[in-house]
Amino acid sequence: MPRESTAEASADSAPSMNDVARVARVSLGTVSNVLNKPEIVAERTRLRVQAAIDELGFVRNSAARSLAAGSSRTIGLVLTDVGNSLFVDIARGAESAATENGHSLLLANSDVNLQKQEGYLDIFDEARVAGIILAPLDASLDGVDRVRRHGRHIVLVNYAGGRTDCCSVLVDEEHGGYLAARHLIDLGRRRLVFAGGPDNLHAVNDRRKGAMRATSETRGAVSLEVIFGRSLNSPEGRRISGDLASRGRSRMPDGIIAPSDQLAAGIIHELTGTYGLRVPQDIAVIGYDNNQFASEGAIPMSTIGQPGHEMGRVATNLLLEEVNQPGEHVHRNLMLEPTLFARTSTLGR
Amino acid sequence: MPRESTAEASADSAPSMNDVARVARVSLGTVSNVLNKPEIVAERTRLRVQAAIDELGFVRNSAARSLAAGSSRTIGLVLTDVGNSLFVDIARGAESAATENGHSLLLANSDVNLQKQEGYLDIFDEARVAGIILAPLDASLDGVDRVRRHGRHIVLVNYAGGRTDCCSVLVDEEHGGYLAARHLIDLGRRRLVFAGGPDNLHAVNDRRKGAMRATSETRGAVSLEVIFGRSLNSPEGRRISGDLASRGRSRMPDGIIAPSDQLAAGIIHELTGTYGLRVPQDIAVIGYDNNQFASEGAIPMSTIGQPGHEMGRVATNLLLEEVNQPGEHVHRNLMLEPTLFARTSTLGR
DNA sequence: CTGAAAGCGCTTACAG
DNA sequence: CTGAAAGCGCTTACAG
Repeated sequence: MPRESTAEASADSAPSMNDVARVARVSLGTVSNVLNKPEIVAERTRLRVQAAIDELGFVRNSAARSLAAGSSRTIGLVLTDVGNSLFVDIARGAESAATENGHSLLLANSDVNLQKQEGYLDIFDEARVAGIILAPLDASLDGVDRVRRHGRHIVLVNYAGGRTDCCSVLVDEEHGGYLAARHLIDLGRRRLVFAGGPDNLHAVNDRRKGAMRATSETRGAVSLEVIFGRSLNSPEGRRISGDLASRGRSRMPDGIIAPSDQLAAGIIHELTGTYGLRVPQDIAVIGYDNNQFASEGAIPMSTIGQPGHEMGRVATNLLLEEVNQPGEHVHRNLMLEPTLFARTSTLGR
Repeated sequence: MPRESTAEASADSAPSMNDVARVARVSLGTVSNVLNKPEIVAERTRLRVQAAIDELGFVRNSAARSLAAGSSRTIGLVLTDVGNSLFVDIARGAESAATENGHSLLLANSDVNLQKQEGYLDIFDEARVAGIILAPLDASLDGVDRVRRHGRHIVLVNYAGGRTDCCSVLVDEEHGGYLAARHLIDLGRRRLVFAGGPDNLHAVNDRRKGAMRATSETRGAVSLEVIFGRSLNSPEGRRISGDLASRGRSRMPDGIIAPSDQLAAGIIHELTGTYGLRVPQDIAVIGYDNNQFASEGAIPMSTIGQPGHEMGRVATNLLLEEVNQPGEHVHRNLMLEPTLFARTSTLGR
């Protein structure tokens, strides 16, 4: 019974570069060169090695590669909330930029939980990823310092807590609030409400400030009432509608700025459904975020959209720039502009 | 000028376990034991090592760990579409189960692109992750065989192309379609339409079959017309509404089953907005997926919800079972049940 | 319970 | 252009 040991013998575990080298009758280093610097290898040897790779079904062990090379080709993106389309857009943008530059993007969802955010930062740090993009909670940025101390490059997106000591890509929230209020004012609305929003979220605060600026530009022609709230979701919007409706028509606003689409949806829903008011004839409502559902309801919603895809692309490019030129790199803090999407909930038909 | 070399000297790169061992005055192996089997180390040494770890800000290099140990503590989840809340729910469920078992979950978004799906499978394969969960496209499953040949464990979720040679967690789509039609029939609707959906998606086909079964149970009392379409999005829904409305009232259905919430939203939007019909008084509409926006529109939408969170949890548990007991593992194919969410778009107020 | 040593599968100078 | 060798930072028997 012949028991010739073939190269394919170790079939139960993945074949290694050593197996490939043996089959192709070259040295280990040459196999590595075929993989990493093919232009340096002679045509004939390259083809022989490639054939062996295909024959064995070899896949490179990226853990070993990272260890030997000192870093990986993976970018880690830690997101606040994969359920939110802004972050999904950011992820898509980051992925396309990463792919174009020969990197791959892995996602982690912190799910609006600081502990998870820190945990995933550590995981990417431990994995010695090429770099990290963080869409952080509106909270502690301790993790940023921690991973940077280990030499990890990181760029912040959507929120940076005022930091300028690392790259960041933000959106001008104040301008978004301004656009929303300005839009209602331009449509002739005179009694505005900025509805809801906890006062501990920087984005909401900035949007409110923008709305106030637009209002004060009218020199008293337009009033802006601010109603604080606990959250940005739809039930909160219903509650606010109830409060407003109970006032009686004369004291009701004719325009509402909501700092989230969900909030706006709850407001519209309750205003039209329960209280029989017409949107926008009686009250115009504008949301924020340009979520998928904003354009698909029975009353397509006006809203402020953020350039998520571009945020992701820009953040990735900044990161790769920093990774590739650690010496001459200067941190940059970019600010992108939001856009008004005017639809039925303010324009009418 | 004294140049005593301290342990902290190598500050520019991350400290290694060797550095920790030196500072704690123990051997490398002991540091490893403190990290991996703390119960085996004497209290005093453990504390000394822990102190050194804290002092140096040491983080384990998971690439080296994976290489030496032969596998990582990471589970890779490849998703069809992070923009779809079903997959987001699956990710959340998988994450909680993974965390409970001392693993971490990394996501990759294939974005309904087979090439990306295959690419990410390879990346997780190359990284020698503990296991992979794949929510595959309704297409080739070649990648599954490829990564399994390398010894990688993989479980399929949401779609399995009929495979029973690996673990899978599916939802009974046929039953979902049945529930939707049954609901409309129970409400007294007699002329149903199954609206839209390409006929090359297994899920849509199964839902249609379920709706047909519910209809035939009425022995002719209820009719079901099937309208095929190209996609499942909102514009397609508007188009379908236009077609239906152009028929004249007598030939219009009194109930519509849409195989996606987006499609249903488009239908409702156009029916009520453009054609002045009432939902559900004139036509009841039920969607599918229980997306976030389904409950938040002006007309909260009835729909069929899938247990995404549980799908993710179950898939993760199956995977870890397979990873931990490779010998006695028997592949299981689980089928979970969808649920009816009855709201205004069928019930009325 | 602790330490010395081999080895995981690659990359990277360095000689040839 | 190719090959032999060191080394990346861990884990894991194994002896003590």
